[in-house]
Amino acid sequence: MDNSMGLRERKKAATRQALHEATLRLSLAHGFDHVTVEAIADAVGISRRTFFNYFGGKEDALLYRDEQQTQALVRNVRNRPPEEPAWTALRAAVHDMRDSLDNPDRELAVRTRLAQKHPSLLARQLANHSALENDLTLAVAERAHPPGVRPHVLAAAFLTSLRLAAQMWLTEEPVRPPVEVMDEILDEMASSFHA
Amino acid sequence: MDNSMGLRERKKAATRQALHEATLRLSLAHGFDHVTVEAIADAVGISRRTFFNYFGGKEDALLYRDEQQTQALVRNVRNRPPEEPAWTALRAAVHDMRDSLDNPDRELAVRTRLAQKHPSLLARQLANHSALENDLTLAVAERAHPPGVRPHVLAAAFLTSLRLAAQMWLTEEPVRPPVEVMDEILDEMASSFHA
DNA sequence: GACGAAATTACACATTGTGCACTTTTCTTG
DNA sequence: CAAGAAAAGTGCACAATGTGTAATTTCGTC
Repeated sequence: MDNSMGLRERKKAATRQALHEATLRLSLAHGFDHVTVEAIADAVGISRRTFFNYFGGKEDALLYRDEQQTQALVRNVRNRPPEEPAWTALRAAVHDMRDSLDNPDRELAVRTRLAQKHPSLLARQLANHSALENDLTLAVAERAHPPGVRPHVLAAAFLTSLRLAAQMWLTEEPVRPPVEVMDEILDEMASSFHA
Repeated sequence: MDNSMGLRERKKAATRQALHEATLRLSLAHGFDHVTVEAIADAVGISRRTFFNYFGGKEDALLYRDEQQTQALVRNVRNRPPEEPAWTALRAAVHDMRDSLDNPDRELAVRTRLAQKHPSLLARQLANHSALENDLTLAVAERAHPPGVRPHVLAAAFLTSLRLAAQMWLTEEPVRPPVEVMDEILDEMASSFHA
């Protein structure tokens, strides 16, 4: 039952996940800024120093899933049929994530809310998105042959739309499926500039 | 000769400006991460503690002018004639900044380059932009009567375009006027979604 | 089971950011 | 102008962050 990777890597992955969840749980209980790295490390049973071997700080630990999901998004884009136009592929990649997105959308809400309240979290989240924008730009550029600024613009506009959709989604009442809000924002993004 | 505000406020403004310039200068000389808050405070002749009364950290001090310029941009948008469509007003607001933008564009280059290299700077810069996006959204919403997501999308897409333009501008050879690059990106943003 | 690599840990250290009490400077008012 | 109020600057203490380094433990492999 040697599943896909060595025992070592699986333990590391488990620890990372545990750290992420502990960070989330403690932040909900006591507020993000009152949670120390030491407290998180204690909750998982590792040393403070080791925590920093896994994450660059509390923020990264909290946004771990965010990071995972955005990386999955890039993979999905790369897996779209090459003949698809870029913008279509991007939108389709979102729908390809729907199954994995519906379940933990409580987490999405919690994360987004925390990021709104705590500037350091917002900052780190946006920095992560920026790193991802580069990957996404590459994925788009590979698909659309003509070089230039187009891939940059598409990737940036797309990620901006997703960020905006998440933000709108959690202020809405009643709640809609996240994908639905994203579609609305993406439609708006493609048509808002000529009024 | 009591110029526009009390002596107190003018001294504060001068100190803030001096801190900003010292931060920029020291960062260019020794690299951003090797500059301590203490060194900046010493260079200006104030105590470390007082530095934190002016800025929340090195990052804020370095990005001070960025903050100023983006706030000026929002003011410019508010000053555009109300009958102008939102997207037109946004683009015009950029051109209204041209005079104040041409001169210190060396600083713009330096800041942008530093932000690319140092994640903590990028993070804080994006967080600032996010705060500004809210103001910009309001300014747009005041102008365009129909409520909804449109103002959010316009403001976000616009700021994203500016960020992208700055990024493209400093990688280009030969260098063009910044406003020209911004126009190109903004054109692209308004037309890239239907190919 | 033993060896070598990788992970964990303890320790030390420079730095950050903030609360608090105290001093100095500046503004205002009589 | 003098005196007191208000605001800005300072020194000190303290909790917390990150990081280098060297020991120590754990794990994969032979």
